[in-house]
Amino acid sequence: MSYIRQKYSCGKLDAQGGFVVKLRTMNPVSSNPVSPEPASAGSPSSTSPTFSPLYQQIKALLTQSLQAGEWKPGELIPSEVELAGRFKVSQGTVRKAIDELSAENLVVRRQGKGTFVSTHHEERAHFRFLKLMPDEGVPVHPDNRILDVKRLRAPAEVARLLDLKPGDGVIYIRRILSFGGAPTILEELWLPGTLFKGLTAEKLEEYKGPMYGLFESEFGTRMIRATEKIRALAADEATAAQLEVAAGTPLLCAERVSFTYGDKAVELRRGLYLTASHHYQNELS
Amino acid sequence: MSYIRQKYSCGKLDAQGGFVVKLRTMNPVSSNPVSPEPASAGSPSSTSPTFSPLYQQIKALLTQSLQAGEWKPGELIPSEVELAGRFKVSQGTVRKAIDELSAENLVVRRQGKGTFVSTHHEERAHFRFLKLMPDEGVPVHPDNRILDVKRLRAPAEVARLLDLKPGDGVIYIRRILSFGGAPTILEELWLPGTLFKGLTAEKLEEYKGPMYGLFESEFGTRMIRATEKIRALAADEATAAQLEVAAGTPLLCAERVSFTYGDKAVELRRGLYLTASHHYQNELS
DNA sequence: AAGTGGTCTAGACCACTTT
DNA sequence: AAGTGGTCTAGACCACTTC
Repeated sequence: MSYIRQKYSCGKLDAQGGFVVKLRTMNPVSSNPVSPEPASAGSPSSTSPTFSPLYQQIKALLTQSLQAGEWKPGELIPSEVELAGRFKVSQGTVRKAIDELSAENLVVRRQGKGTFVSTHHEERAHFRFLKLMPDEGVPVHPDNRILDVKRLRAPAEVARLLDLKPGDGVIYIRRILSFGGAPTILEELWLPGTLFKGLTAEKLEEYKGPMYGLFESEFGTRMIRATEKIRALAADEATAAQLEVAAGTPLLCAERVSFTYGDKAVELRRGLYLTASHHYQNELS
Repeated sequence: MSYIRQKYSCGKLDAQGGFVVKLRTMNPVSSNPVSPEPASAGSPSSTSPTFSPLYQQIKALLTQSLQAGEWKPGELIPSEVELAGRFKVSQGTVRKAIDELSAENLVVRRQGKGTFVSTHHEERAHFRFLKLMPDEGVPVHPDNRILDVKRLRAPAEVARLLDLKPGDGVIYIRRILSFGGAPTILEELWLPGTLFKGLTAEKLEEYKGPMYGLFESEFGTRMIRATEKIRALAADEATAAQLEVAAGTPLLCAERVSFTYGDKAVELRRGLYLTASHHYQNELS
């Protein structure tokens, strides 16, 4: 709970409720004029905790604040100078921490204005998780038709991927996404019931914009990362009818697990994509 | 050809064949005690060239050296201190330039040893462009069987994607990749003939390791980035026979365009993936 | 011991935005 | 004019690798 600053080169500000533990990866001391205690300040549970550079510790603290909702999506976070003062480190160290958060899309820097918490309510964010692009023309937002919203007990496979116990309550959603009137994506979602209590078909239908925006604003759960496994399979009768194609038509099947802060899985999504005039666009770099 | 250093805050080292142009994005001067000429030192062709921060200019110079083969894949590049001296800038500026090159996988830093040019002859690089993963077990290297190597005139579509003229010579390769004896990928490649002169079926067959390693070592062309468009389609008779499945089996179709330094397209690849026990793995972040 | 990249600091100035 | 992030510098020390 209480972080202690342990400088290693000169001993200013050692006591007096600092926020950051300054520790070296190895060699607790050796040429350290300060620090009476070797490496076991604060709360020494194990003698081999994972040390890390100062800026990583700052980054972890900032991430905790983001996770706790201290600064909400879209809001301005304190300036680098203020954070440097708060954590009693140099601005350069805060800067490096924020650089990494920015690289991970957790925050967005705007020169002259400040640093903002990322949000799914931004044009630029909309296509970060929607990789299906039209073969011709510019990307457009799909129309959304909800087919189903149910509460059910998590099947074993769903529970495993969402890190739940089999039988835990989940919310199941099924919907169709259309581009220019052409049904193109049939999607199923499974969400942990405890996090998304109160999610109804009405809310999903009346909400305009990306579903992740709704999750973020109404349920305080922000998706920040996802993994997808993609396969090809043949449309069964029911799917074919929904997508208005012949049974047996080859479809892309994308199974996505989305994560929020702390690498916690909070969504399982299975999309069936019709790739007649669209394709899944990916960058390898 | 001749870079000129133009400091903007204090006038040391202005003349004397420096390597770097220091320019500001706007406002050529205003509070600049030096620089008699406003903003037209060196070779003023257009009055609105693209200015950029110092570290971006350093990065561009380093990239040119990489592209020119001054440091070859796997080799050690000069230390940060030496580069700083060479370019007459601080180590921190060189560091920031190399940071970006490292983030783009053009170089790899190794603490205590130095910075090395990236190469496809590394275990870690092998799976950067091979996204097809087994559903169970650990990734393994596929076996490679060459079906075809031909010289032909670039069809219009191939020429367009490779930025060639229709009818230019290209090398066409067709091969099968197998995992544990099971044919899984049927792949076609088109390569610009001028770059890959002398590429034969024998060389492809006797070479062990990733094809991009061969391209890099034997032909001096290093792939650094690619884009893929993925679709689902049904196997035709010929493909089905090669992959030992029934005609009509749904397959993933990945069309890849690979780029080398300077965003120059140097490979078109079309892979048909059998996704019965493998999947295309992707990270969204 | 020497050399390399990695971290941290302090201070200067620039570019952009808002007051 | 004031405040923010962006760039650049100089110097210190740390961690890792090699000699």
